[in-house]
Order: sequence, then C-alpha cells, then structure tokens
Amino acid sequence: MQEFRHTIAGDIVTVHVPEDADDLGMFWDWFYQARERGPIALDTETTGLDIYSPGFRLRTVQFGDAHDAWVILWERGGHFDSYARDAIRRTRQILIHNAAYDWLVLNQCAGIPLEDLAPWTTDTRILAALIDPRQPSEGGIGTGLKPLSARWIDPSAPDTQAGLTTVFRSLGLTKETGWANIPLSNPTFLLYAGLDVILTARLAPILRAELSRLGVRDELVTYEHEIARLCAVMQRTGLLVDQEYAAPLARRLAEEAAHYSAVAARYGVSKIGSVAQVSEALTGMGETLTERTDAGALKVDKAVLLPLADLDRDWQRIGAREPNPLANAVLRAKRAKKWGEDYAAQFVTQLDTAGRIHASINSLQARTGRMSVSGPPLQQLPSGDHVIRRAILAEPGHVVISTDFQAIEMRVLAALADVKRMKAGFLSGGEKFDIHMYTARLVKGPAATKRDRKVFKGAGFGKVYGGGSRTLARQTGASEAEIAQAVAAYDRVFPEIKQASSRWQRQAFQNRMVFISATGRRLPLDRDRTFAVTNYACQSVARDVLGQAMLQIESAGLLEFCRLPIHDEILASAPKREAEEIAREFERFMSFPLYGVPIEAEAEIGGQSWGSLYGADY
DNA sequence: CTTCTCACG
DNA sequence: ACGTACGTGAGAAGT
Repeated sequence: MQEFRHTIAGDIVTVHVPEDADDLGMFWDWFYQARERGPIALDTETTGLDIYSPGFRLRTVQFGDAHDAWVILWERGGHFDSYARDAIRRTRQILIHNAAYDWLVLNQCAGIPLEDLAPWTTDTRILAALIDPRQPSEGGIGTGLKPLSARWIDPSAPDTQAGLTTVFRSLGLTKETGWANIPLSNPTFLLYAGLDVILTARLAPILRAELSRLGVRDELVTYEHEIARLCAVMQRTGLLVDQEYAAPLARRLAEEAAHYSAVAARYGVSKIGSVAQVSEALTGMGETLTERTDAGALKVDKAVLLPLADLDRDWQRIGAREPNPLANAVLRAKRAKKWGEDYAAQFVTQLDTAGRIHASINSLQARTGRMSVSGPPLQQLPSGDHVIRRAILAEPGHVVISTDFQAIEMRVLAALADVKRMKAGFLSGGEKFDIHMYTARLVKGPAATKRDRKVFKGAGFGKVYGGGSRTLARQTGASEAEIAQAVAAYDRVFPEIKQASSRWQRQAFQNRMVFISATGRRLPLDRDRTFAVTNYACQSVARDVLGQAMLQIESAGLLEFCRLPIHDEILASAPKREAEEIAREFERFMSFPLYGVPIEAEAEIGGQSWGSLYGADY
C-alpha cells in the first residue's frame, strides 16, 4: 500500500493506493464502513477528455470521504477493476464534481449505465452553479473544483490540474499527452487524484448548507440533476455524421479559404484575421472606415466589409458600387475557414468508431442557466443555408424532427410581467398567432404593414434584451426616430413591461444584487447593467420551460429519439414510418400553460439529414 | 490573457 | 433623469 498525507483546512488527510489483493481488501473494509457513515465521493482519471475517441482509456477510479481517499488503479485490470466496479455499483449516495463527465466515462469504460448512477448522485458543480452561476471572468467564483475549494474549504487547497501540468512538463510530457502517459507510479498524480475526491466530499455538505441558508428549494436542485441526466443521455447517443459528405466539404472549404487568402495577400494582407492589416490595406485603397471597436481600433467586421464588397446581409450583390476585391476576399476567406475548420473538419475528426459525434452538452452553463454545447458547437451551426447541417444525419431509416417553441421569450415575458394585452393575444391567438403583427395592429390599426411588423419585432427584442433605440435602429436598419416612436408606442400598449423591469431591479437591489427567478434560480446582476434583469428573468425561465418539456418528453418515452437541445428547440431522430405521430407527441409534451400563457411548440419533419430542414433535398 | 470576429438562439 | 441590446463556443492575432 502506498500512502500520501496532506493537510486540508488544518486536518491531515490520507490518500491510499492499494497495490495488491491484501490492500484491496483494506479498501473494501473502508468502503463498507464509509458507506454506512454517509455519502462517498467519486472521481476518475482518464487519458483525456475525448471519451468516445478510439484510444480513450479509464486510468484510475477514486473513492473518498472528508479524510480518506482511495485511488484504485483501474488500468491494471484484474482485481483492481472488479473491486472498483463493485464499489461503484454498491454506493448509494454518490458525490461527484461535474457528474456528467464521470457518468459517461464509467458508462463507456466500465459498462455501468449512467441511468444506474444518476439517481444516487449529487453533483457539487450543480450545487455551486445554483449558489452563484457566474464564471470567474464575470466576477464569480466559477464552478471549478479548485476555486470552489479555495473559497469554501481551504484558501491553500492545491490546484491539482495546474500542479499536474508542471509534473507533466518535468517528465517531458505536455498538457495534451500528460494525462495518457504519466506513469501510475507518479506520487504527485496519485496524491492529486485522491485529493480531488476528498475536496468533493468536503464541498458537498458546505454547498448544501449554503443553498439551504439562501432558501434555494430542494426541488430546483433535484430538477437540475434530472436535466443533467437527460443531457448526458443525449451526449451518449451522439449524432450520426455523413462522412461521404463532410470530408469533401471540409476539403472544398479549405481550398476556398486558401484561394481567397491568396487574393487578400496580393493586397498586402498576409493574415486575414489581422484587424490592423485589413484596415490599413483598405484605407490604402481609398476606402473610408468610420466604425471603431471597443478598444478604439478601426472596425473591419462583416457588417463593415459587406457594403464595401457591394453585398447585402444575404451576400447578394446590391449594385450600388464597384465591389472592393480585398473586402470580398477577406469576407469569403474568413467564412470558408470558419465553416471548414470549426464545423466540417470537426465532424470528420471527432468521430467515434461508429461514425458518430458526441458533442459535450453542458446542461447548466450560462448565468441564466442556459445550456451550451461544445466540441463541436452544434448549437451554432450556420442556419442560413443547408451546407453545414447537411452533414448531420438521422439514424438509418429515420428522419429528423425539429420541434421549437413559438416566440418563447415573448410568451415568458407576457407571463412573468403579467402583460395584459399580450396575454390576451396569446390566449386568443390560436396556432398561427403572430405576436409581432398583433403588436403592430394594436399600435397602427388594421392597416399595419409587414414593415410595421418588422419594426415592432425589433422593439419586442429590444424589450427582452433591454436595449435602446440606437442599437435597435442599427440592428433593424430603420431610422432612429422611427424606432424611438415604435418603442414609445410599445410602452403605451404594454405598460407592464417597464413596471416589471423596475420592480425586478428593485428586488435585486434589496437582495444584494441577486434576482430570484420565477423558478427560484439565483441570477446575480452587474451593478452597472441592472437593465439586464429583464432578459435574465425571461431567458432563465425560457430555459426552465425547455427543461420541463424535456422531463415530460422523457415521461412519454420519447427520450430515445432526442438528440440535441438548442435553447428553444429539440432536435430528434425518429423512424420514418412513425415520424408524423412522434412529431405530434413532441408538440404535445412541449406545450403547457405558464402563468396562464400558453406555451406552444411546432414540429417540423425533415428528411434524412438535418440540412433537409434548411433547404437540402436529402 | 485580452481583443476581435463570427457562428447560433 | 438618463441610457444601457441578452446568453453562449471557437479561433486568430497581438500583448
């Protein structure tokens, strides 16, 4: 038996590393006693983060309480993995920091279904996010084990990740190669592997007590664990990639990027991403640049370059001027590079052995509770045409179904702010109700035009986002005077929105700048951006409406069809012959009243590729 | 590490 | 009294 000692918050703690059958017997004795005393913290060390790549391996499984940790060398196989597997299966109160990752690792490498672990798991990362959801960059503690331990347990708690990076380097390894190649005999690796579970075990009761002190309901904590499980199931399922489409697409986009980069180089721009080079070259060609970035540099983003290239927002020729060839080349090179490298190439390189991608779904990422998807970022694929989404396929014999909420944030706003005439509209509107046209008619009468609709749609978003007339004018292209009038009219028709916004800001002030959402979520407000409370209130409840819908979908037995949550939409793959019926069920389980406002969803049935919903014929 | 850009809801 | 667009992930460039 190897043993390491360390001091945490004044206590000497022990990390045990069993080396033979006798040692494993001692682990078993500890495990049985610890299980009687309370929850057991669990963690894994692996070769990397790419759970589904062919070379991925589980290296160690750690168990621990507040004083002892046991690092089981899974990689050694034999008794080591059978003891670890038995212990995992027999734990009835599990503490994990960022449970979704370890659930998926154990599901993939140990064959333990995540459905068997999830009901017994408390995720300390979820607890922390419900106390303060802000990232460190936003002034929060963050939800990493290190900053949480430093805040709640011991300011000098070791940064095990950073510490290991140093060890990797001393062994001639890197951040990338270290996790897979560090010998299991390395004492720092073993110590840190053990300390992580001890810290998790100590964190859980402290965070529970804090949640209770803050009055956060247990129901919210439970709900959030359920959502994490549903997202993990979708991540495990993954999405099928059309490799015969994606691989040539990645090549074609790389060629296109190279071609237009070469054109830009002829105008003195060697790096198309260099703001300084592009702005200098354009100025040298006689173009006048006026827009500035936050830091004061001349702006050369898409909105600036498109008019110079005589292109509208849909990249169609305007015919107003001779296109600037450099602006045109930079625009096209950047788009081809992004689409090719960030999307198409990722589809090909991140595949598992079955030709599927398993993008990571973070069920509780944003300050508002919104989810995020990364590796690749499937929530952000270009939606203007089918080119990228065409590479994602339904299962063989299936079709894609996309069910999205209708104007969800406006409905949530109407419900939360009790906007009388808006609620009346949603209640009487029926299936094809158009809130923006309804608003235009309220203000302008029956003669309201499509253009009026566009202006009031902008005003509506302005309200939800807390924006002003100037930004709205810039976004919609309408004049500032016209927008100012529309916003004023909007406030007359829906006076409750402004009242609610002020009320919510007052509530936040009285609660140390934390607004409590309708679902009990804690939403910290920045002191100099209190107007954002309107958006936080709506966005976070819209997120919880999606979560509620996901739970109903699971209860209806439809989880197996779900592939991806996208804020106001659920993407699914369903057998072609049952698609019509399943689509209606998605609509049904994504529709329910919210404080008297009907939340409604509409399903769209496509073909075999996701791109079929964006114009592809396949 | 920060800034800028660009993809989404 | 006034005015403030919200939330993400990812990569390149420059500090």
